[in-house]
Amino acid sequence: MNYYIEYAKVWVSVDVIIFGFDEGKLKVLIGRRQMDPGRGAWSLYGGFVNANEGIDECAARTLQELTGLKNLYMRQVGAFGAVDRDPGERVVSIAYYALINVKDYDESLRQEHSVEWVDINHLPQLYSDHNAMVSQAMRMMQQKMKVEPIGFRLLPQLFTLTQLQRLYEAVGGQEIDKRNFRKRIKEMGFIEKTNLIDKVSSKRGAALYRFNKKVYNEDPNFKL
Amino acid sequence: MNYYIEYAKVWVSVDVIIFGFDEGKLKVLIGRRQMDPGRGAWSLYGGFVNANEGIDECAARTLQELTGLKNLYMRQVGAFGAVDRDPGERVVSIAYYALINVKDYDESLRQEHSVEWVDINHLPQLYSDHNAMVSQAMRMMQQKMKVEPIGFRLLPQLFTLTQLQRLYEAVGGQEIDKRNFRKRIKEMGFIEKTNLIDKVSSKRGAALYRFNKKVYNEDPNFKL
DNA sequence: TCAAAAGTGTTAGATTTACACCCATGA
DNA sequence: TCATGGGTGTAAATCTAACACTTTTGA
Repeated sequence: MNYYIEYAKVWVSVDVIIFGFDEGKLKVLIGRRQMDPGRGAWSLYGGFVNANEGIDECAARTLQELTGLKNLYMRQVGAFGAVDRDPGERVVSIAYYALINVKDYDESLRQEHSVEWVDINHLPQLYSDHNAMVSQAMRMMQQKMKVEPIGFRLLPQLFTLTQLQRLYEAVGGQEIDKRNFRKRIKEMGFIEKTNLIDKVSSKRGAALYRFNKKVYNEDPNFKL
Repeated sequence: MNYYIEYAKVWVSVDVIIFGFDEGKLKVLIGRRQMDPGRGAWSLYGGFVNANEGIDECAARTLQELTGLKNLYMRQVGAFGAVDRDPGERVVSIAYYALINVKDYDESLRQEHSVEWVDINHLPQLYSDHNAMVSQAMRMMQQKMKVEPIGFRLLPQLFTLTQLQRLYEAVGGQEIDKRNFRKRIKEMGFIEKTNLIDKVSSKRGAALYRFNKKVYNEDPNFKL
């Protein structure tokens, strides 16, 4: 061992951008930083990489610590490593984004960590380079969503087509024609109509749909 | 200071995937690893991040060390951090890809570092997770090339349309119709015909073109 | 003279976009 | 009864993909 002894070591941390969809808006989970330096500043949730865990595991652990949820959709955004990015020490941080259904997030757990859902279009200034992380995560997620059906991770298992449309509008940042949207959904066989009706969002009631992963895997022809 | 003293530090390195285009093929610069562990294995070129440099600077430095060239097109691929990815020690590595014009690379410098251009479709097994880095870099570069005119970084300043087409074919992995290709090129105002003729690649001679960055910046309507 | 690469338009088909009205229901 | 969101099809415009022959010139 001692192969690389002549080189410097640095701290490596993970920061997670957790996306949620609520009230027709795309939101991010942020909180007040609980440690020095920067205590009290708005910040992403994060943690340091342990010597005995991979960075993906670290991100999954961090995510679970915060949300109590496992097997979330999670992707790496990239490494952020400007020398002076952290005001305290030299830290290279690796950003990940994750998608959760807001309703799956236990309220008491949320309060315990004192994090909040904030509209991505109205984020305050965040600690260190966290705003840049969010922007980059957002771009990556937008791209991904055009080419893979990951949007369902932000919705309950059952959802109406209007909910789904609002989600895609919020992520894409532009309105979508209702008829064209529904036409495309029909072409994709894996968004299945159930015979359940949602009576919450409208008087008339709207059909509830679900994402059928199995059908998708057999014929992954996604296109929005 | 001493804010994060309770957490573990790790080594952070950078590995560069250097793309070149030669003989109608997309190639990557690889060499035999010169240090333990893994001495002698095929490997990407890389280096450790110093305490006083950012990761992007480290990548640029590493790139310049190897090629003698500055201001290359370079993008981060992502962080690779499985616990056991390096057989010697815990090292988190950040991969970058770069594009160079093979002709700009000084031959003696190449030999000095004993690196070679190898067809991306015929790469040997590389050290650690370097094959995965190359695959991911390739995918990213392919995506980028659809949406930004970065291909020129792989060609000499003056090039023929056939060269350009071959490049896009090599990167995209499929043949392109010659007439459709040239039609699209004409629509993009920033690929300018010069009145120079290349007599090397054909008897008849082919017009040489150049990329006009200024025109592109004024009207970045790229689409291939 | 012939092999090899350069250069050039048109058309059918596929995809995308725009657009407006009726329906069911709870308040 | 009326305001609210649910649900449905068509036509024009745009974009994409397929396709073949003439030119030039060095060997």
